[in-house]
Amino acid sequence: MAKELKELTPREESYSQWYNDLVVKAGLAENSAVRGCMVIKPYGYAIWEKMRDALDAMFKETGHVNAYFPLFIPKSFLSKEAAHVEGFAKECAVVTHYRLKNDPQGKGVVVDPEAKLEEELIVRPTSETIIWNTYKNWIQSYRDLPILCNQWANVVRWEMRTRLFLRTAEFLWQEGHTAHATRQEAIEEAERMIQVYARFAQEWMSVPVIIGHKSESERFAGADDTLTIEALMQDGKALQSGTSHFLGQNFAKAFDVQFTNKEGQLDYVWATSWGVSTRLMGALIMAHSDNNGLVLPPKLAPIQVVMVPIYKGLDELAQIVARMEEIAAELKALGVSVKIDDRDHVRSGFKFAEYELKGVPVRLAIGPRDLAGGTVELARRDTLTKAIVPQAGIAAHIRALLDEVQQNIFQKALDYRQGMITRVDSYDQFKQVLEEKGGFLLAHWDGTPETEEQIKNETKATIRCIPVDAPDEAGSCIISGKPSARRVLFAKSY
RNA sequence: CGGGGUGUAGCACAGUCCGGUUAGCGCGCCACGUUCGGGACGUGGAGGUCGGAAGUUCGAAUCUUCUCACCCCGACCA
Repeated sequence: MAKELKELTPREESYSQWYNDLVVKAGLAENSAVRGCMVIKPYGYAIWEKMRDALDAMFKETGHVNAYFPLFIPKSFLSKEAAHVEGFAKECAVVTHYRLKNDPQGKGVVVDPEAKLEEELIVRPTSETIIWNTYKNWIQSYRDLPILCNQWANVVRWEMRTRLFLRTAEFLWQEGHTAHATRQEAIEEAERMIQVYARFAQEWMSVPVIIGHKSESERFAGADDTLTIEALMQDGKALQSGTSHFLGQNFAKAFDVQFTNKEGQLDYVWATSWGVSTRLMGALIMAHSDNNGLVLPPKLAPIQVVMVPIYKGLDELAQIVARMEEIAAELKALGVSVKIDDRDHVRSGFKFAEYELKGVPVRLAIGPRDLAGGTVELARRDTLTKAIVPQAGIAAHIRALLDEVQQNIFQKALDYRQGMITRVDSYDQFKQVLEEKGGFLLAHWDGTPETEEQIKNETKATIRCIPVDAPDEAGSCIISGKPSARRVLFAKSY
């Protein structure tokens, strides 16, 4: 069968191939003709739209508004903040010309050398610079603050190696950029938004995350502090799933954005930026999928319930579909999205496998026996269990079941994640656990970039974050033996 | 950007070493029929500049040179 997914346990070496296979076969995305860029297919995009809508509503609740800034950034803007240019310069796509012409040799078209731009334009890898150049004109007084803008956009980072959803040359994301009158207010904003991300990951994606601060060397280029949510995938590797940065006054100083405060004095504006991307799709896929395919949490499933008729002959099909439409109407009235698959050219068993591959949370099958007995066969994607239930009251039953599935998927991911957090107290133990088990390691660290670097070089594990809820615990660094006030979170990561 | 590998139908591949009819298999696709409570089967059919360019040869998917693209492993990163 062409649709058949390769059998694989998640920890095998070829997990990445299994993941790729799944993304393609479930109809989410595929590689495009353009190097490192992907095509997001309708089913994948439908999931992304659900994520986007849910996040957007959360941003609005927290007082944010949407705006849009240019795709192109003059090269000179990017060089204004030293750390920022250092971080992004190596992976920028650059526009150098604005016109093509017919090849004088007659071979298609060539870049017209006459049309060279005086100043090259960078395709945004992130929008801090263009936005702060704009904010400069918006801000004069403390009365103009805060500015709480978000934009939904695409960005380009010319990565050496790409993987569907996890790292593509072009990706979709949202980026919030806020300006504040005080340091404290900006810090609170950055913390508020990482909490929004954590809530979204857990309540919508059913993906448990650990919130924490990045170490200095993992921090966003140009930030004073980076907050992150870290999720754990089923192969034991971590995925940075969203970040929220306290930018201090770095961009305000680079773009000379000053305002008059209540006391009548000039001061630089305090800033944050925060973003999540289509990488969340990767997190969603890798956190829950099994050998039958995707497992989607009901809140993000484009189709929450699929109905498959089981029949002989078109008369019977029509009869069953008529009954299904009645049930579908009841479900839709409760806000449940339903698809009736009445295709006659594929058999029911094929449909079952197909919707499992696509991760549809609940499946109803109705055949002649059910029609006679007033029952349906109800199957859950998360547990792969089936039950015969009465048609009476089915809509309310399913509505409640969807919430249960949502919760169950989260609980399963949480149990796995909790089992994959290991406290280690020596470097030998660190290496052993990393090798044999993977997952998150909680260990003492002396706080120096040198130690972090050594661990990274020797084991490929990095500090994912210093968890915000890490309890104070006196200990000694697993490398240097120097004192440490709390454990930090290590893992191999994507 | 280093080290490996692969380009042949929508997909996955055989054929290439050792040149020789009209380039082949499976899946998918189209038509008809039989089926239908977990990925059906039969019969017939359509679909190819063998990644591209140049060369060697009576003759190139196959040999030579150049080139492009993609995949995997590193370094880099949401």
